[in-house]
Amino acid sequence: MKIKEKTVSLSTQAKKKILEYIQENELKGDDQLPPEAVLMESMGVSRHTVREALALLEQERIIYKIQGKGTFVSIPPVPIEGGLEKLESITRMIENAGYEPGTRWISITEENPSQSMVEKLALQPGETVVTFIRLRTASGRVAAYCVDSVRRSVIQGPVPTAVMEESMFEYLQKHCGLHAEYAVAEIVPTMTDQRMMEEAGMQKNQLLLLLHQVHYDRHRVPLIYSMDYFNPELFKFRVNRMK
Amino acid sequence: MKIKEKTVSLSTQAKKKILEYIQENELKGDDQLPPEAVLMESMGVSRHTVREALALLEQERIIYKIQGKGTFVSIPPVPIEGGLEKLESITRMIENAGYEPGTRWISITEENPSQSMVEKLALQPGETVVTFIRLRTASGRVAAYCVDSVRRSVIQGPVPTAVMEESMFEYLQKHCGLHAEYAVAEIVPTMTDQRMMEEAGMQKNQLLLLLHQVHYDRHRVPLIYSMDYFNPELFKFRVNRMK
DNA sequence: TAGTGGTCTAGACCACGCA
DNA sequence: GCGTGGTCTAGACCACTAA
Repeated sequence: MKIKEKTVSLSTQAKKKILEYIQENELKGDDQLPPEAVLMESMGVSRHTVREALALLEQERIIYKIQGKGTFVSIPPVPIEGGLEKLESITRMIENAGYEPGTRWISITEENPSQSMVEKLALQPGETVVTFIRLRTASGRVAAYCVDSVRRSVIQGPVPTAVMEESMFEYLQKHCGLHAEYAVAEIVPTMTDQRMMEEAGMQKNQLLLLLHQVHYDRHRVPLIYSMDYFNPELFKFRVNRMK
Repeated sequence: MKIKEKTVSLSTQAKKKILEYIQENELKGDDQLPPEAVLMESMGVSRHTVREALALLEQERIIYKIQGKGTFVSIPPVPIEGGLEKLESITRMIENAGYEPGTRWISITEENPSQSMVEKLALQPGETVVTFIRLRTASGRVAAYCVDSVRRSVIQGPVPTAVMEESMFEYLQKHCGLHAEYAVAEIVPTMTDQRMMEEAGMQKNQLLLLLHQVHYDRHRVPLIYSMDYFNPELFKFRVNRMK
């Protein structure tokens, strides 16, 4: 029996060698790497391959290049983390903020979709959605009012009356085999509305940050349509912005 | 007198042509593009150049490729692009939203920094900052109230009484040699305050989205401390969130 | 097996930063 | 003017998909 050889591309090997070079020579931030011509020769590959390796490292922000000057090592291995651009469940967001996540269920209902849902979830005519409404808490305080909708057909059997999982992602993964891979979020400043006050007992005229999102799986199929209203007193929403 | 020719790379031109091809043939999601060999011939460039053009389009998530099958158009033709995670000047944001950018200067002053500025900009004791306050407009409508501060020492000579450039980035680049490479933004829902109403004539009790940012150069040196209050009626703030 | 994208080579010229 | 990275060509072989 033959074990499948995992062929690693030359450029990936070259990348590894360059990383080793940085380690061995203890290069720090802004230290210069050898020019491409030297790397070509020392690794015995073409310039194209060297440039591919460098491109990979540049993407990972381990190095940067300046035309006419050279290639340099970036300052420490990327300190930035945990901005909004990283997709995480609200449960994780609450935990990361240092609180104990909790959930108060408001309702689970089958509904006719809004026009926006039909478009964003690419629903067929007549298709309905199941909407989950929850109040998420952080160590007992109101953290977010969450309205999540999925197409009816992803849920086998009758509409559930209760869901155990804290995280919507977890529930959909375990029971429906759905994996959210990325999301497009629109950020809207807003205030508590009538419904939130009545159903969730939230304060009147409180500023909220609405994350209006559609979640997709790896094949770009839209899975979840969600409107999460966050309490800005508890959350700091950060975004790391790159050129 | 000679006007500077702006040379556009072949791959960028090829990218443009491929986009036009998609438009003209009304390609929708998952429709297949011609193979690379055909694109090479029809555009009269090498395969490398075609592949560079396709790589650009793939980065922007306009197309995707499957080895052995072909190149395809992504499902929403241009969904992701220009999210908040991409650092752009407000001028560019206004242009991208389809408006004509404008500026009304409110003030340029030298001030003592707030505690937050001292921390974020790593100021020395006694160091002052120069604060630029502007009202940015989009085709005449109020788009954003912008408060930008930089350390006094980056500005040579006296504090300017006026600045020509639309973009703060441009000004700092041209006159101070500073290049903002990335920023960390905190997003806060807020409302118009007294100062904005008095100085800029903004409406009372209007919801605003505050982008509280620190901009850094490539060496992670903090350059600009800014508080930009955006009119959410004009801007859609999107963030693309990845796992 | 044919057709597609993925990787790689060898060589050329251009654009930029700096002394 | 030299050394650096940026762009481009021509050609080759490999890996994967589907008929």
